[in-house]
Amino acid sequence: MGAGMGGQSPRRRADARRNEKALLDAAAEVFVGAGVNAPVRDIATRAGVGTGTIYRHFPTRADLIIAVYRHQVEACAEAGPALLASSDTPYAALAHWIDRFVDFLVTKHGLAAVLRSDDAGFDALHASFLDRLVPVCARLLDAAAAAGEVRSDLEAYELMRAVGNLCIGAEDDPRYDARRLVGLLVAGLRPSP
Amino acid sequence: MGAGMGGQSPRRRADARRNEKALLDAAAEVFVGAGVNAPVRDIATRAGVGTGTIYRHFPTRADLIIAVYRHQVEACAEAGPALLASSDTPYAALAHWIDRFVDFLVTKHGLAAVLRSDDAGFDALHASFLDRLVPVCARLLDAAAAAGEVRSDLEAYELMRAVGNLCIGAEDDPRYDARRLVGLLVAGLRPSP
Amino acid sequence: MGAGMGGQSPRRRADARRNEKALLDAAAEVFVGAGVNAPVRDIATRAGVGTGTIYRHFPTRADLIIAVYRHQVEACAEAGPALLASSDTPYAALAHWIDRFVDFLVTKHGLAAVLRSDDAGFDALHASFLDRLVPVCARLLDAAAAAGEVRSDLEAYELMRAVGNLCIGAEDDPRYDARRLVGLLVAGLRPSP
Amino acid sequence: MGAGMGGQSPRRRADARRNEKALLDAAAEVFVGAGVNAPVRDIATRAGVGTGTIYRHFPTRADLIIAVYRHQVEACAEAGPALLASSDTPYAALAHWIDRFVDFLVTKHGLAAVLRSDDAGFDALHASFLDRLVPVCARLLDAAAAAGEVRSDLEAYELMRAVGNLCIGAEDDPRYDARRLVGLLVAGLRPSP
DNA sequence: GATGAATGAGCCTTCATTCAT
DNA sequence: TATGAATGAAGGCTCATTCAT
Repeated sequence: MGAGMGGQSPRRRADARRNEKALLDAAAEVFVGAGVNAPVRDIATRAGVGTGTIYRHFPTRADLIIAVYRHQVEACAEAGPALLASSDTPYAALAHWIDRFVDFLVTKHGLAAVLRSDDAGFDALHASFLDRLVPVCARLLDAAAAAGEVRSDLEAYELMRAVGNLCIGAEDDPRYDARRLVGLLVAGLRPSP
Repeated sequence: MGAGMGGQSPRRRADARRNEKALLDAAAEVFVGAGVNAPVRDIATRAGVGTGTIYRHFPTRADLIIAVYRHQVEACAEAGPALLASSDTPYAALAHWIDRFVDFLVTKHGLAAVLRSDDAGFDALHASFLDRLVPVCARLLDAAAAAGEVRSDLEAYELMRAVGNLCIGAEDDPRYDARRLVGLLVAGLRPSP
Repeated sequence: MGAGMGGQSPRRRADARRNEKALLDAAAEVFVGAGVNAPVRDIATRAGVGTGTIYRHFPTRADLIIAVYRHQVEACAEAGPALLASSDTPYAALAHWIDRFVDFLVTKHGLAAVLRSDDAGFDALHASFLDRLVPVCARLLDAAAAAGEVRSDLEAYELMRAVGNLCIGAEDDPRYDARRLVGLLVAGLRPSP
Repeated sequence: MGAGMGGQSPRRRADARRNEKALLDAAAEVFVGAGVNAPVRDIATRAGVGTGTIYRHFPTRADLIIAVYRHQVEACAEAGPALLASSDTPYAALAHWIDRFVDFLVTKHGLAAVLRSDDAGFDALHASFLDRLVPVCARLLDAAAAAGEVRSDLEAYELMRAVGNLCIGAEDDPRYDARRLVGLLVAGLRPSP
């Protein structure tokens, strides 16, 4: 006991980190099946931990959702500059990047919906996602606008919201192809002739 | 006869109808603020009636939602052929009609969301809304496609879903203009050059 | 209107009586199917009247139940002396009479149960039934006891309660024959050898 | 290991078990006063717990009822063979055992009634009670019949139902002595001379 | 008198969140 | 720290009973 106060920290950390990982995996799975508002207990059960443990690691549901998707958001953000560098035109980069964003959202049952919830508890979530991605999108949009490939009167924030919205409910309606509709929207960005 | 009031069998209806009206108004208001899944009690309270009264008039939530929006759905449906007749081109008619649909949805917090719920209890709702509007939209879309004004590979159902989705959350985000984004989507329907 | 205050009374009476008859018939039918605690509205619906009409005629449920079975209780009561006069022995009269009582109860879904409810609202019901039948039973029991055919230490009230209890639930359990069990009980009344 | 507490995995159970006991006691008391269909809240209140706690321990009402009476049912079942071994005659054993069963039922307001409910939700309850006791009774009955002490044409199930019925309402009617009436019924089992 | 609309208490059940162990 | 038991607010729904028409 007394021996621990100093050197145990890394050990605990290892323990806790493993637990946190299990939680994130479990949450991700449950989210896919039952949406990001799935009962806390379901997540705890699947992770094999108590509900209290979830609250310890993620005080609010927003914290959990943020954590679950952090890596993917990060990867998406990082893809922006890369695509800009490797694509033929800024517009192509924008289109590809949007497509990637759609990939991300479409498999996250309920994520798109909660992303646009006005529930106060989700402010942190909105911030986390949009703050990270909007600037990336803005840079792509600006580049395309600068190249005259798209109209220049649209904010990145608005575009991302729109893409997010178009992805809502896409996973459980075979007659609705979110990717395709987002494609139409992006096509609509072209300057009118 | 005995009462001497003649053939006024739908008498009590005066009362009930007034009450039903109050209920529909209250529900519409509550729906705007808290979505179409707002607690029955809240609606009852705002209408100044007991909860039982809601169940008497609208046995299921779907019944209530349908009733709340029936008139607007009907008006929207009827506007389709009219616009087709009065517009310069089928595309203009389509664009106008979509705009009208947006008008309808934008103030209905949560309506778009429930419209795409897969909950079995909402079947009647889907039928009532989509069955009525999709054919109207299809006719406009077909006309525009026949005139070569839009691509011909999109179903009306999918388009309406997309428009519906783009309207989600529009009312409480000043940085997001659903009408405008729908405009971009409709612009994207143009055949590629 | 003015013309009515006097001579209409008999007319109303005819009307009301017809209505009351419809109510009693409807209640009897519903009671058979759903027990004597069936929803008031079900009875009103089957009778083709409003719920208010039931309350006008029968302020409490006990009043309704009493009225529904009044004739049969009366007939049962009157059968007592008749059986005593026509049977070979007082015991035979008692056995027959009890059997008749069982006939009455067994087809009244839930009646036996409510007869022994301790709900304060059923006091009038208990009084109505037991006050009328217990003396009849007592006379038969006394006669049999006087003839030395049964033990003399049992009250009629207690016997009737027992018979009533044995009839509870008889109608919906094919493995339980209330009549037969009552027969065993009555056999048990015989003085021990 | 890490916590150094050794193999105390069933630790929290101390707490929960105490609580469960309180629940069972409370339920038993409430059942006596208001029947086994008493509101969940009443039971929770008397136990001094939240309603959720009841649902945690006993997901269905049948589970709760079964648990409340499990020990007594078991004890009653085990008394059968013992009485058969220790009594002078099988009939005496049967009579004693029935008496014991009456002891059990007489204070359980509503139990007898629910035991004979045909509600699907009570299947587990029926199984738990009747499946356990009917065979015990059958053995006693058979032994007595084999000894020529009682008639042999009655099923144990029917007898137990009858005894159960005779016990209904016994606790709150000073003029009705269930034990005595059951005695008469059992006396009626004797073969007719 | 009759009607049935309205009321609202009352019950069940779920689940986020806290907290003793 | 981790656990999961306990809590209790919420919300859905039913029905006895009242009362305006």
